[in-house]
Amino acid sequence: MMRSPAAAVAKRNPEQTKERILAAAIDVFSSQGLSGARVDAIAERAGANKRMIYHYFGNKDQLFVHVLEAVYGHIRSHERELRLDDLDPIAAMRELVRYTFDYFLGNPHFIKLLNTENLYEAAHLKTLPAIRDMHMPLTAQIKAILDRGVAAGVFRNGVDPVQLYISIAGVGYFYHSNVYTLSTIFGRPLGAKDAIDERRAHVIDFILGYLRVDGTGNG
Amino acid sequence: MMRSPAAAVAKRNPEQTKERILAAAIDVFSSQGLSGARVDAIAERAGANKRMIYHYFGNKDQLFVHVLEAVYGHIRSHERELRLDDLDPIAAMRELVRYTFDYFLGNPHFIKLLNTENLYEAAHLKTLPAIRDMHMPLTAQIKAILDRGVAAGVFRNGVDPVQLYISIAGVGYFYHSNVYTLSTIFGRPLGAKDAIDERRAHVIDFILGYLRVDGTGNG
DNA sequence: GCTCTAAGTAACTGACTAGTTACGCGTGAG
DNA sequence: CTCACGCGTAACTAGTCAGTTACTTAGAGC
Repeated sequence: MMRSPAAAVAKRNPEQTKERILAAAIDVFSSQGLSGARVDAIAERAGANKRMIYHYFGNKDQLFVHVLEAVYGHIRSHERELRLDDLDPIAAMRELVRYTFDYFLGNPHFIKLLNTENLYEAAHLKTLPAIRDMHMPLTAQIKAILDRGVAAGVFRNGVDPVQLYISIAGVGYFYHSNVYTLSTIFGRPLGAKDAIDERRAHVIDFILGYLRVDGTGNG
Repeated sequence: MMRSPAAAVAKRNPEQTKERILAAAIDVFSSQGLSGARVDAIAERAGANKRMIYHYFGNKDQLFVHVLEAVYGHIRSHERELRLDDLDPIAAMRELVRYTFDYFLGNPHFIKLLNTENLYEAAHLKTLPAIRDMHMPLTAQIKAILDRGVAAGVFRNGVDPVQLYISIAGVGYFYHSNVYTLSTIFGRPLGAKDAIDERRAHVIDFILGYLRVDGTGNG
């Protein structure tokens, strides 16, 4: 029997099919949650057959695990490319805070996937043994900036890098994560460009204002 | 036909049935999300018949709207009972930050429900016209503390109450919301009492350290 | 050019799910 | 007392879902 024209166009390409499924899964899981996501919807968006999802990823939950691994890998690898060692401590910290804020802004799916995973109490993430190693450079990176700042006499002493990172991420994450409910309860369009620019400035001011020994956010 | 003994025990009580359904809905929606929640599960947990959910609340989504209204009402009404006017500005701010942190700690369902609602971009919350009025006292409360602090010369000038609230909430919310993924990626039990106490102190130090003109969190 | 393995497809299935139907019964107003 | 209305129940339905089966086809290795 003749192959249909449509089938003739789509050549075999296992790697690309896997990639397309993963990208579609990021889209659908982040917009619908884990329970709300439909495997059929992921297959359709990927332009792949549903059977291929089970072939490459096992089941819906394992596909979600692969999604988490991919998105964590993305943010952490971009973070490592910042080359903060080339900047003075204050500029380095400002850049880290800005990057973190803008990463959340530019990658809303990351926030939604993390919120979904926390709904399930990190059950999927816990099955990824490499995830912890992936985050050790981040802690080291922050510790290095803090140490340099303390040595230069510009940062306060005794700040825990992990606590600080949670605060840096928190002031940005919460804004982006809850922009819909916050805009509604306060009656302000917090998703508008002006509001986001204002928030970015506030967040940088906030972190630097806390860290600097003279208490200002100016550098 | 004779009524069963079990049915005889359960007397009619519309108010209590509504309450039980709402409480069960908070439990199930917060642990399973909106898509993951099963109407049958809510009915069973409420000890009510599924038909009663449709009788009192219309459908699953409208039930979720009632849940949001109930939980927002709870946090905001408790906030108003803090009587922060009786405290000096620094003590008042410290108490507001502590309350906010401990409210999230003691009400994990609140965080999970808000995350779920943000997944749906506040579609349900937007149908509650009273929600904005419910939050005006909060903004006013924070503004009053800030104004008193500036007048007393202990707080920096020009801080936007809404931006500040988002930061106060953010540094606590993110910690509690993402405690599962953060504990996993950093390999620390952030849900343990010691870690929570440390975080609470850090958060208070952080907000006060930013606000105070001398840059310390000490009062 | 043949064969074997893996990529890919379509139709299917059993379990589940939101919402409905039809009816029984408790209670308070008159 | 009584009866209408609203509380409450069980069984049902139409549709949906994750995962499977049975199959075809592409292409690498010989």
